[in-house]
Amino acid sequence: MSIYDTLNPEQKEAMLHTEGPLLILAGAGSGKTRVLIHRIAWMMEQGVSPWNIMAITFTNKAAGEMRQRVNNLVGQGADSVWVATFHSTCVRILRRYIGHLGFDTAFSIYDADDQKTVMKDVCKRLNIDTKIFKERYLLSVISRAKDEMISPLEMEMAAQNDFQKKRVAEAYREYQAQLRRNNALDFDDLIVKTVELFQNCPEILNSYQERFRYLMVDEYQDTNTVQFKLISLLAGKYRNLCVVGDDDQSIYRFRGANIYNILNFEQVFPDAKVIKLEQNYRSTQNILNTANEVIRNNYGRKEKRLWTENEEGRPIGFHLLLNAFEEAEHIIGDISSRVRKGEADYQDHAVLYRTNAQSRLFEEKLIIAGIPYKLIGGVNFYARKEIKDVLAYLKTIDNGKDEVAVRRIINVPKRGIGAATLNRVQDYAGAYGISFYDALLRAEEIPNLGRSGGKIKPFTTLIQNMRSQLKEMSLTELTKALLGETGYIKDLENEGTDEAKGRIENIDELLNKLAAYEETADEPTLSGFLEEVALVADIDSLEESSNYVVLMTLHSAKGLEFPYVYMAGMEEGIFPSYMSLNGDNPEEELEEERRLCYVGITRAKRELMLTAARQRMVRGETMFNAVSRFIREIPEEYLESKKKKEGPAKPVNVPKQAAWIQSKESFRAKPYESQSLTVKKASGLEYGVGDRVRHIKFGEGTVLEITEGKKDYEVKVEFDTAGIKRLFASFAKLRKL
DNA sequence: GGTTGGAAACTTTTT
DNA sequence: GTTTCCAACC
Repeated sequence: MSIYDTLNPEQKEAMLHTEGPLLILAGAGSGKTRVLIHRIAWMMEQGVSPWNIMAITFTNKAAGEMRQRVNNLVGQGADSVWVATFHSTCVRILRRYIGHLGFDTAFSIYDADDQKTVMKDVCKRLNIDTKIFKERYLLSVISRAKDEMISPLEMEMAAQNDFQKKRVAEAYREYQAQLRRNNALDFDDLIVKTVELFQNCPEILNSYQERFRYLMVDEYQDTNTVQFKLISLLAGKYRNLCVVGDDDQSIYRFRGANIYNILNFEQVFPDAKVIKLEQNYRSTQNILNTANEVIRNNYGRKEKRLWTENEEGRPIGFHLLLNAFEEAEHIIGDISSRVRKGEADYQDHAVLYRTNAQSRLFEEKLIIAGIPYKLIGGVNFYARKEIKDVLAYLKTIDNGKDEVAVRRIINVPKRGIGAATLNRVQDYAGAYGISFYDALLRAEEIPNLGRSGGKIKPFTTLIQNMRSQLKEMSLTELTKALLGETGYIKDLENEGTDEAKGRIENIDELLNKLAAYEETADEPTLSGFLEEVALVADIDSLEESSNYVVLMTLHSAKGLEFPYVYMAGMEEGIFPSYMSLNGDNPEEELEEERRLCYVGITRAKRELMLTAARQRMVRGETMFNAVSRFIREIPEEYLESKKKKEGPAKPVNVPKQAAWIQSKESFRAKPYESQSLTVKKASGLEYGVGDRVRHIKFGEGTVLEITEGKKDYEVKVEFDTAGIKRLFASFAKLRKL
């Protein structure tokens, strides 16, 4: 029996079709990665050199998994197969050839933060009122333009006499000029510049066409126009292009993903073979039926219907809770009882939600219950202030033209160099046509700097020293030396707060990652590390072997599977989101939300539980949302619905916050009978001045003062580690010790 | 030049 | 409700 006998007929057909264009429409859980891996193995068996095979994914995690599985299946030679993400592929190409486009090979990669910094400066230079055009808006327009390969000039032409559009085009042009000056690329540029390179230098394109004779693209439904251009260029010579995707799982349209790449693939490649994979190996029939029923409500999709030989399974659970607190409590309680009964481990559970902001309540309940969990998303590790500071130092050492990095750390830790000084340096740099950092080197020559001029010297000396030691020291040693000389760690230690301690831990973690990079990389370089760091996503940190409950957004969950899946916040205005319902074209946006729902449902292997809350705090406001339309789209036969009885819940069961909300509501309803205070006073506070109390986040402390406000008590507490805080009693959830 | 307090924005999703 | 940003003060 060969390794290929485990594939079903369609999968095998896809595996065997190695020459010419191929579109695999792979439903959720239909084993598409299996097909790709076996396809690679098959090609190698047919004598194709692994060196000529390329597989492109979107996340490092997906790339890593594929690499692993290819290694396991074929062993010998598998290392030569190119498995990488779009972005890292482009970076590798650009590091070699970007000189042809007038950039230096030590270019920096700018993340969203850096982009915003640049854009702020652009707006200042062009006198753009950021009240009218927000930086975020300008950046999103620019990003969309890059996705569609529209240059600043083209945008300007298209603007005609529209003043507003012209302004945006100007901002775009200036933004690009700034990036160029900083020798930096943003994420979109990585792809755009690679396409540009190929278009300008046919001989370079040709060398890569020869190298990558067999191309495979995973999650094809999420590609945008430039990415498609990149793939078409690479596959242009041999046309051995295999794309795998599912139009029903296209959830990144908002970010420029072009769904027509998949819908029109057969028009672009008329000789393309199309294979549908509709047998699902992941979920129960009930889960699949539910997914099918929901996605059926979308128009303009490629018709397919998932089926499975798996058992029917349990019905989908739906619980309507009183509020978000109860929702979190219910879900966490459910998980812990299942684990207690020994039916499953923590790692078998995922809680999915629409927005990152919803994660907090789950975190709190999990902490209280003492359940290990992993939060995906939110603030990226590499986006944290202290990490960005250290990286900015490293970037400055690596790429002196990166002004954003230099400016970030020139006064961190405080060196007494302020805005006025920086402006003078900037003017000087502009007048002499040199980079910002080079101007700093000549600080003594700059007029009007006064005393501040002398403060610059120690900084540049430090950077120059580090640069000269780059060859003698390992990167880890260098970074440690840097932290020592700048006193960065010492400053944090002196702060002594929990927050500062956390920052030090994060920096230690960064040092660990640096050391790990130096051990594993073939040729560790500072540029190499910075690039690896720039391209990681939070999802990459998810390890299957660790036993924890996973919390993440529905978007992050794409491509993953869990035996037990909870989808929380199934309410109109939350999911589908308020933005999609009130956007420019609600129909289309609603379809994307529905696809997102489909993605969520199909993550579940054994059981799927949906929850909603009658009332919920959103941005400090209590919202009363109707149950999501997606719930109504599920036929009742698949659903096991449990709604909490109407009417006030028993006070014992209601958390303090809820009690407060309720009292606030009744206060609003009957303004003349001020009931709210009686509710509060009746329950009172279990602690008084001088008592020892515990707070979830701040730990133990002593109550210094209690003031009675209009609606709530304000408590002043001196925490042992977190210092003095003023808290509202109903929110602080202080416990007497 | 640095600190602090209050206003304003933020919450859709990310390589 | 939380975080970020900016202006007014030190």
